[in-house]
Amino acid sequence: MPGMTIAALAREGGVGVETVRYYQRRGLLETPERGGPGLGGIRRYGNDDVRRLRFIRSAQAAGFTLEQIAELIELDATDDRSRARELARERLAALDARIAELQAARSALARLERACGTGAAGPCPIIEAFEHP
Amino acid sequence: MPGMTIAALAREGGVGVETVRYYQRRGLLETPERGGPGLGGIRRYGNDDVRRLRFIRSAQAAGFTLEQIAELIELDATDDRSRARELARERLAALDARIAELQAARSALARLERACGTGAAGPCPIIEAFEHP
DNA sequence: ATAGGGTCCGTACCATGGTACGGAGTCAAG
DNA sequence: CTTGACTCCGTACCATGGTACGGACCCTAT
Repeated sequence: MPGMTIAALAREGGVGVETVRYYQRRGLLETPERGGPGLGGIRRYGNDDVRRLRFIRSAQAAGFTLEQIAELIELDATDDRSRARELARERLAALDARIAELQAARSALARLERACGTGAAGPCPIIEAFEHP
Repeated sequence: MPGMTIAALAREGGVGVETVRYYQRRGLLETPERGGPGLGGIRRYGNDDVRRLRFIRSAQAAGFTLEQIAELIELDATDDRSRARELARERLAALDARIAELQAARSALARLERACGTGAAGPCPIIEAFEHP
């Protein structure tokens, strides 16, 4: 299906057209040649572009910055295994730390919700709820 | 110990002096009166300021924006239980979603690390590792 | 062949959460 | 009573990740 417009690509990736263009500017997505008669037609996108766009979103969800994602995409092409592992391990450690942090925050929030949940009009001390993690 | 300087407060909170000032500007921390002779002395901070600063950092770790944190601090003073619960519940749901997302990302990364970990010089397909979560 | 909707591109603007700068004032120690 | 470190304050700047705008061009359907 090498014939999607940029709008279709964006839709597939769950982002806006402007975001796709932004990723192109950042070197995260390729900018295909224009097609069509007279030259000066419209750029067309295919499945690889969709895969790449989705990858960007996943990697972003994993906490990689766009700059790091650009590097990952490079690596994907060049097969530098050790660098890839290194990045993966770093992120894995950061991710574990972050997950732990979010879980601590989760329990503080749960405590808060419980404290402010009893019908009475007591204090419901928001700041305190975060105090003894 | 109502006599910390802004630098001491910042140190206690694990942030920089400029960050403390920024929080003051945003209304997250109070700006105490100047003390000292002649008026025009130095502002002094106490334990409540430290607690508040630490709360800001914790709430931030929980994913609240500074604007929301400002609201939480208001609420802490006014005892609006239902609004507090509402915010807590919203954030709790967002947090659970985010934790799940990070855990999915974690498993993709672990997969990637494994794939690129075997000594051989095969493909080590970074993009693919995120493909089937 | 003309209208509409989409594309292309450069450039500008935005929100968030800070960080830096520079000049004037303050304070404690020597 | 001066030196050096710190404070105060306004204003400017920064990085990240977009989002918006506007004029020109293209493409399809009527």
